[in-house]
Amino acid sequence: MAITVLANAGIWKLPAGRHAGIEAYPESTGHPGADGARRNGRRLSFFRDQEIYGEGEDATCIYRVEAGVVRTCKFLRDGRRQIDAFHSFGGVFGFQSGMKYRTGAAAACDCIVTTYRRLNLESLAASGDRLSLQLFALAMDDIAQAQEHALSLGRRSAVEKVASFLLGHAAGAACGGFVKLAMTRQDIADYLGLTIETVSRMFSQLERRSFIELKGVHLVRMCDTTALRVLCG
Amino acid sequence: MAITVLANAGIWKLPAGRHAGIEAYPESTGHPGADGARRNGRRLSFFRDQEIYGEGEDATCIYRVEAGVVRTCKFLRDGRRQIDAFHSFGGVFGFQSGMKYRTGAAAACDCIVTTYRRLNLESLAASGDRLSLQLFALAMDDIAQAQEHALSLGRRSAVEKVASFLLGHAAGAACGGFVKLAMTRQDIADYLGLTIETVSRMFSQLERRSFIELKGVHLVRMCDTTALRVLCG
DNA sequence: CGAAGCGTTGACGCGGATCAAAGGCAGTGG
DNA sequence: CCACTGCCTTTGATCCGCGTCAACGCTTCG
Repeated sequence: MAITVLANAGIWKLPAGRHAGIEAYPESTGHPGADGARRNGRRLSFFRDQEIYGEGEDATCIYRVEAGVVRTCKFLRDGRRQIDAFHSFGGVFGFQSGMKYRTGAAAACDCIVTTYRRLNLESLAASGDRLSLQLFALAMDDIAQAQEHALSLGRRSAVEKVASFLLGHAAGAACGGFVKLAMTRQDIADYLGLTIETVSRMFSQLERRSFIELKGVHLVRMCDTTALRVLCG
Repeated sequence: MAITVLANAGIWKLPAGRHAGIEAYPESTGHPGADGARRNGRRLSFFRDQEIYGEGEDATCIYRVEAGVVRTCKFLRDGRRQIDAFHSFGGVFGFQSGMKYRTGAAAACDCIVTTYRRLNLESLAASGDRLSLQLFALAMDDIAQAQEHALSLGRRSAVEKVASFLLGHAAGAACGGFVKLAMTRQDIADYLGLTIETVSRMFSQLERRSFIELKGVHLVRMCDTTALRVLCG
């Protein structure tokens, strides 16, 4: 997978603090327009916890995830954090109607994203390009996700939150039935409106009940998807 | 205001159970296309708690609120309810990327909405009409709202939730500094992921602290907006 | 080896849910 | 006009799920 390649490639091992928004494929920027489908797309890579853009910054770009997982989130003044969404391969984030980003975005694990200038996209949309409908559909999928997320945040108990999170976010690269959770417990907690301790306890509980099986910290196997689905209501 | 007119007009006093989706202005439907701006818009009126569409139904229409307040919400199998959003004058709801509504919609108080057939809108968007950008902007505003909502649901305490709700949803028709809350305590509770008892207690607490003043059940005055904003973080 | 991060587990306390009862307020009928 | 009814809201008492605090285990890195 691209992400492990990324993590292993020596070229990425830059000194700490000096690797913000590196161009992944600088050579490709020499051929603007060469790839029509990408329209001024530009690849950047980020290490875990690196900020991609900050809450309140000028919203100049829209991003697509090529590898890894990105989280978008908001903060309260006292530091409490709410993760709004996780974006993985193919996911698009950075939509804004105003001039400023209303959420910040950061790498939940090492990842690669493509940037698109916002103005181009909007004029594209206005021109009636097919892409316009696709963008619209993406935005709407975001809305549907947000609605499901609100249901979890507002009305599900801790176990139910974790169960629905697993069903919704562990769809991905399986190996031996095990699925990789790219994000940390802290990220999961801040996504579900819980604490790391509670998330950890719920994982343990689900494993004790044989609904899931854990291998290490980031590999999960859903043993009883039906039971998990029942839990979610 | 249109809504009180609606509530008072004798024509609306139909026998219970027989008033689903009445056309508000049947005569106008005789002139399709007469009003270009409305593009097959059709006005319907609903009483409080009447369903506009159900979760899982075919998503045939998009709606705009002309008067009153509409809530969109999801349910868990055991009846727990999460209100996703309140839509008031000018608000548009019913966006879907798939074929089915992922949330239900109902009147939070007596209200009037205009319906638009979905296909027309989408072809409109594809044609590059100016409306397409407006719709896009509306969808994005929805996303921003959902993000703010998630922050409340996941990371704010009960008082903070109510304070931010007031700041966000009581902007509207003021009379003598008092603002009308169109929705019931139950709706507020299901929006904020609380119970009615807690919502009620928090209102009382905010009044005791002189942050707000209540007149009856549906009129609020923000005495200390600054304090409320501080509460929200 | 020690140190730093991250995750797990246990003990305890608090915020908000739950249960219960009583207080407005509008609509209805006498 | 008032009594009555039903619905919504408020308030109080109690309970419990999850947060908080603390200790410990595991993994990675120097």
